[in-house]
Amino acid sequence: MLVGQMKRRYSQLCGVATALDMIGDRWALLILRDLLLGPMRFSEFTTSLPGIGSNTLTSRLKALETAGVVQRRLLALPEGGTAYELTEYGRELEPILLALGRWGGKRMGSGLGEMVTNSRWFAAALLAYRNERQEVDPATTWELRLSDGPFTVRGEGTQLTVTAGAPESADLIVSAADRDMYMLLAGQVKPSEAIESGAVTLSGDEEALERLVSVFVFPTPAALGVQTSSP
Amino acid sequence: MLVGQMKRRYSQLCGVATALDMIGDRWALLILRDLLLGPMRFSEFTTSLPGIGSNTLTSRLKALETAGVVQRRLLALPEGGTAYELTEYGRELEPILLALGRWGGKRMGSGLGEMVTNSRWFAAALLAYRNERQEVDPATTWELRLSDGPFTVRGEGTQLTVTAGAPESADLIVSAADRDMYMLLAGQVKPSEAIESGAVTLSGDEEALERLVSVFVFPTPAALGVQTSSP
DNA sequence: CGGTATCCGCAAAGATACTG
DNA sequence: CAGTATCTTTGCGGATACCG
Repeated sequence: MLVGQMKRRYSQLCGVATALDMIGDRWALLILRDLLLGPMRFSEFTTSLPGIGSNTLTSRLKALETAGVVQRRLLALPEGGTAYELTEYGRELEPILLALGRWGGKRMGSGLGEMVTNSRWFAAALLAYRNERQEVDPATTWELRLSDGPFTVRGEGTQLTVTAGAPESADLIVSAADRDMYMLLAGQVKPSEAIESGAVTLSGDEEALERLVSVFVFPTPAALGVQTSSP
Repeated sequence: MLVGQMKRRYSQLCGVATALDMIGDRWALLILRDLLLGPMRFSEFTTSLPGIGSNTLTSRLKALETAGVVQRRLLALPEGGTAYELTEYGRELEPILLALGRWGGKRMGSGLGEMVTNSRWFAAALLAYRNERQEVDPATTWELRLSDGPFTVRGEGTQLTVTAGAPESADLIVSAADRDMYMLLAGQVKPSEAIESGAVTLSGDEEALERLVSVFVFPTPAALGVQTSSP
């Protein structure tokens, strides 16, 4: 009960095992994935991670905090409260999580069945499928209004950031359901058609849409379009 | 009982979650880590992964095979039997595992306490801390005789491979306990001193030792030398 | 050697209720 | 909103027995 019985650790003198002792428990990496786009509140996790249970969430957050991967922060006054965010060390996992997501994405279903969706995951996928060679010039801020809320995409030269929430000011606001936004950014539909059909609506410098689309390279068969189940 | 009870899947439409549904279970990534250096037999896992239990191992191997990450192979006749190896898809995890190992290595203990060690993990770490900029010229084959057996390091130009087992012929055979080999390759001891003290013994083209050492860049505070436990 | 099957005990995970 | 408390369920580890 009280006695901390050093849980179930691998206790191997190996970097991978040491990493898994920190972030290998169930739900841990999904918590970190959600934190890639910015701080999250406790209650946001409970809705963003259906099935986790508040006790498990408490336990994971504590363990991640102890490991120095996540830290608690007090939010500014309007709406106040506490939030969780990645530490510097935790942020070093970003390229690893993105690579893992690309790897898993190759076997990801199409969206049918009992799968849960979330705009935040889709927004994180934008980071994963960013075209590193494509510079953003001039520096631009986009606001993407997706199914679960607004997200900010900022590009300046070779840098690109994606964060949850709306920017103070955007060059262009793009509103669409997650799937329509995917179709647009993956080049599955022409911008002109998407706008005419009403699936996507713009507000602001419409010229900036081209730049947005050009920054991402989604895998060709299309992550959301093809069910991959080998015989 | 027989009915596939679809275990505990996340069922999220997200690449990271899909990946974790395949390789997120306990022990799975450690199995894959061990496979980085070549095929492994069932019984080798049971000794290489102390604490796993044969039933869990069976379950994991089956799941990884079903996921297309691992495949069974019949070994050639002397000693025959079956072995497990990575599929092409599984091999794509290599850079991710190596990066994860580097990340975890920053918090890895020094080797004291109840930690388990294994030459195979140390050999895998060589892949993780390879200096990509350093070419191997001329092409060279080293045999490292470590505590748990021989390993083969092959370098040709910008390519470097590390595999379990001895090569058919080596330019240089280096014998040392894991820790002494680490001290040597990490530049913690001078080759000349290591040889004079008897901690390291050579057989073959002794000139090739310099090239071997130059190919690796271990993090400066030394993964095996400093206990990192923040207050 | 290369596993499968079964039983047992524990600790993690899930569900739900409740509280500062 | 941010958790704690309680109870149940299930996966995992450990041991052992068995089998081709």
